[in-house]
Amino acid sequence: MITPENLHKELTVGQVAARSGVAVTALHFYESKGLIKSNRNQGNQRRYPREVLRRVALIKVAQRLGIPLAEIGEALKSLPDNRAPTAADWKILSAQWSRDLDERINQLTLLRDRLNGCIGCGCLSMEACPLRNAGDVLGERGPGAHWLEPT
Amino acid sequence: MITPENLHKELTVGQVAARSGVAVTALHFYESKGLIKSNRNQGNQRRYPREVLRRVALIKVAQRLGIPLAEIGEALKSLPDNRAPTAADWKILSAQWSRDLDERINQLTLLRDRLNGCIGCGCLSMEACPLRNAGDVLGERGPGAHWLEPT
DNA sequence: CTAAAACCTCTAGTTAACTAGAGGTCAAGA
DNA sequence: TCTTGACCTCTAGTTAACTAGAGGTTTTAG
Repeated sequence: MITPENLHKELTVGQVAARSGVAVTALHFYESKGLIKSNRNQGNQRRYPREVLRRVALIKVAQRLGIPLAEIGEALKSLPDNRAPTAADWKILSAQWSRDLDERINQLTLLRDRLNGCIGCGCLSMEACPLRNAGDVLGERGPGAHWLEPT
Repeated sequence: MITPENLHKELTVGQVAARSGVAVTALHFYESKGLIKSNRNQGNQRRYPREVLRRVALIKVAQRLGIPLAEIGEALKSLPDNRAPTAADWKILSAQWSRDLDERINQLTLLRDRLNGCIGCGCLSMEACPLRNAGDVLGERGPGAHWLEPT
């Protein structure tokens, strides 16, 4: 329950974990990566301003989009510290990520079309096969990481 | 150069590596995962039938499609041993993979549309935001905390 | 005041798909 | 025959995004 008293209180890790649905250890981890930060109390325990909740929400959404944490961290750096992302911030970030998504969709579509063109050909020849020799790099990364690597 | 003499000769790892563009260590690795197999000569060195080249080609293409090695291994098991994949085999596998690709493209497209719908909203609310609460599963593998649970 | 719950740091393990290197063996050309 | 290069096995390291647990401290409820 939010009352005038606790409205401005800071949150413990456990509370942030419960409210954001992220594990405590994951919050430690995000902190170690610089995605969020905390103040410490007398006994060295983390205390978070409530803005952290929106930050974590942003992180989780970006992850759904398949953005790696490192990039999310970069994006978050563009926001001033000690402030939760606002609607305006979100607009900028989401527009960027939407473009990334478009790009990935295009790559996959291209690849699928090429594959369909190759069904039945069975050549897989090093010199001739468009599937083997396409020059483009497929940077496909989605939730559930893969390690596709350009040879 | 292929002559009647060496047409039937087996290949060494180094030769397979050179011709397939895959590192020797990667071939060892594929073998350890059961994706390819080798005969051994007197001195315990690997000797490959030339069919292995087509198998490796198949593996590389599947990887471009974003299929994990484990699944590629499953697919390869459907081919008889000691035989390179034929055009007919390829047709079956590629049709399957094409469907997988379609599915992934659909998921990404859905997500992008939802994101575009959310640009400017900035809510990211646990209860209301479609981006946060979308019921679909986007390869959410790994026992990660998610936010399905309530506060 | 005390016991339990929550917190702290740090190390190590997980999956995927490999690579790098150590330490030793084998094969081929001069 | 010798030397060089290719090969062998095995262990450990890499990235990403965490989780699990050990061993110890702090906070909180009764």
